[in-house]
Amino acid sequence: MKNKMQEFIRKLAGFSHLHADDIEAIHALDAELITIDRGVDIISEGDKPKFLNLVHAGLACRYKLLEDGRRQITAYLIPGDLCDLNVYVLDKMDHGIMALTQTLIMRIDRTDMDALLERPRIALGLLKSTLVDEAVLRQWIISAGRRRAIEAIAHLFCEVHARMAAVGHVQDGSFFLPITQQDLGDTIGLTPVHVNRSLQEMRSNDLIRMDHGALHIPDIARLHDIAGFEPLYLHLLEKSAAPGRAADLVGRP
Amino acid sequence: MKNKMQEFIRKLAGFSHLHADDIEAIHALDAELITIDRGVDIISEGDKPKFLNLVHAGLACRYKLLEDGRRQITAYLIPGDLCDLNVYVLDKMDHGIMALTQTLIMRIDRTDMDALLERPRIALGLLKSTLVDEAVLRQWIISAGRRRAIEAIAHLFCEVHARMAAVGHVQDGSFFLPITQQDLGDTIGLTPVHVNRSLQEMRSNDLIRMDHGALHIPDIARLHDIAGFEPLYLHLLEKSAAPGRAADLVGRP
DNA sequence: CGCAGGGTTGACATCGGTCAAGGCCAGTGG
DNA sequence: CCACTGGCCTTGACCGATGTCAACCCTGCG
Repeated sequence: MKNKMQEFIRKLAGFSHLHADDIEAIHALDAELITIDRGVDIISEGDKPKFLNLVHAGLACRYKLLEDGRRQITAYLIPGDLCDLNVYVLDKMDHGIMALTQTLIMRIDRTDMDALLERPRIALGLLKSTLVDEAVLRQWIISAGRRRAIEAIAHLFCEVHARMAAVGHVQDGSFFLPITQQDLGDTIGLTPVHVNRSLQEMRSNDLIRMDHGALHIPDIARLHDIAGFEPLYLHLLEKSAAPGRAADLVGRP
Repeated sequence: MKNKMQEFIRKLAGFSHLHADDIEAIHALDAELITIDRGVDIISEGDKPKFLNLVHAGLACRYKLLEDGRRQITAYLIPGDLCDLNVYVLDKMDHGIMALTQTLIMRIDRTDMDALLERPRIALGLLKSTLVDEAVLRQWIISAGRRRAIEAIAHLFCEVHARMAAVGHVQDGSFFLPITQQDLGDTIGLTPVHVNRSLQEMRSNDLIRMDHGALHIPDIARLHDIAGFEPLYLHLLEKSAAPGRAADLVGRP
């Protein structure tokens, strides 16, 4: 498949005016595709990765374990996201990355990536995309620090909804987010049982409906309101669902 | 003063092998120096800054206000840090930046910065420095989400200690961190009164001593232990205090 | 001297955590 | 086909960390 770098290119192009030879260079990467099952590490804390891992399909997360088993998820990674750009700054991973659904990963050779980074437009694109990641991280800090349970959950759902919508993965207000309540709690800083109760309340207010990993949001504006969500920070262009696009094989129940 | 870009260059050089002409270009920036008092905005949410603001001395913070007045601080900015690289990605600020102590800011013309970003070594340095910022943000998420009050406060103190030490601002385990308990609470997601009680407990265990904005850490190893602090993620080289270096005019009570 | 901005304290409220028991499937193996 | 199992979701009773409110107290400063 020649389109294997599709998502990555789309993402960079959203930030930087890539030239034809930049795109050429990206396509020229030869990357190994591997499949990772839910719950298994793509990279573990302490690893010194020799490859760069690029999410091709599925959903993964950055996470960190404290000694006593507490876990905090610090990012969701969706197709087009690079897992370990940070090797350029830390030779050892200071956190792990795990598949939240079955995930397809492309392994890019480190030296190939080095070459890519020589290209100013690509470096700039990555810089900008990292700046957006930062904006997302800031929102997560706000959720964990100052929003209460329902606001935080709503905000996360709004974020994921927006990101999914931007790549055409939302159909009629529904998209797949097959994560457990434990996972959810670990991303926001709550207990699974409190997540459970909060979700129940949200369902009973018809803010959301959940069905086998599909999340349905009947009235996104109302959810935005509750979350105090302002999509600006995601730097996404609004894009309606692309019905022609086949759904990913992964992420389905 | 020809050394006005000192901190910025030092920081970039820590990430990327700048060439002489890169450094030349940075020195060639002509930047206006302005003073900002504690509590006043350097940039406000919603601003569309025409300049890039670089912290030259003092301490500032990124923060975000929720509608009902809750505040969350999402980063501390120390000398050498750029406030608003994010204009490259969001034309409007999605958060504010405020001085936590009297602060000296250098305003760099936006087009000058554009030119700087054409330089691959500088772009790469900024990318890497942004990656470290990300690592810090992740730790803050963990603090807000999964650490309890004392652990989180301890972790923050460890982080600031390490960053201060790296630029020679720690003397005998002491450094200036003249922020209020309100500020502290807003960075970790706690109430000022709970911060107060937690600090009292830490003081009574002789983990810290506080005196007019100076923070003294008698046994940094013990604090590391309580916080679960692993300095790796900061990507700092250990550097002992440089007694010859005059303390900044700002940050003193 | 008086004020303002922080720091402290106490009494009490609450959000969210803990523990422990069931319940509900989907997948597996007999 | 059915019983079993392992994940995950739900529930209830109770607990505890942190929040709220409201004084009061310092201390530096005009």
